[in-house]
Amino acid sequence: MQEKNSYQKIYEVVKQIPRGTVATYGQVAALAGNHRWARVVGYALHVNPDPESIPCYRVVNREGRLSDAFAFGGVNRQKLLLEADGVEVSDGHVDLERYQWRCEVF
DNA sequence: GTTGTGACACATT
DNA sequence: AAATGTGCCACAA
Repeated sequence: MQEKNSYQKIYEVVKQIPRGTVATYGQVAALAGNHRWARVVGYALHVNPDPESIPCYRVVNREGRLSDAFAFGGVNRQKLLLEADGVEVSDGHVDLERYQWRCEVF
């Protein structure tokens, strides 16, 4: 199964994001294997086949902020989800320096 | 098979 | 500093 779909890799990375942490699209893309997948990552989350396993709300752009198109439940929803994870959210943006996911592989 | 678009990132203007 | 352009990859029409 799991065909070699590019998305599968992205989902794997996103699902591995620890609680109370957020990762950027470029970050996920780089961990997925290619930094240029930043756009593909957004698309992958857009389809979001498993919102229960894929905490897309933990994925933010390089600004630490969510995109305007992010509305799988509303930006407000995203704030609640992140706060539930222990991430402090301010007007839809978080402090990457404080919550950006730090993988050991770095 | 080509064109256009997209939940991005980076460089340049 | 902000806005624009470019690059990259994948998918839909």
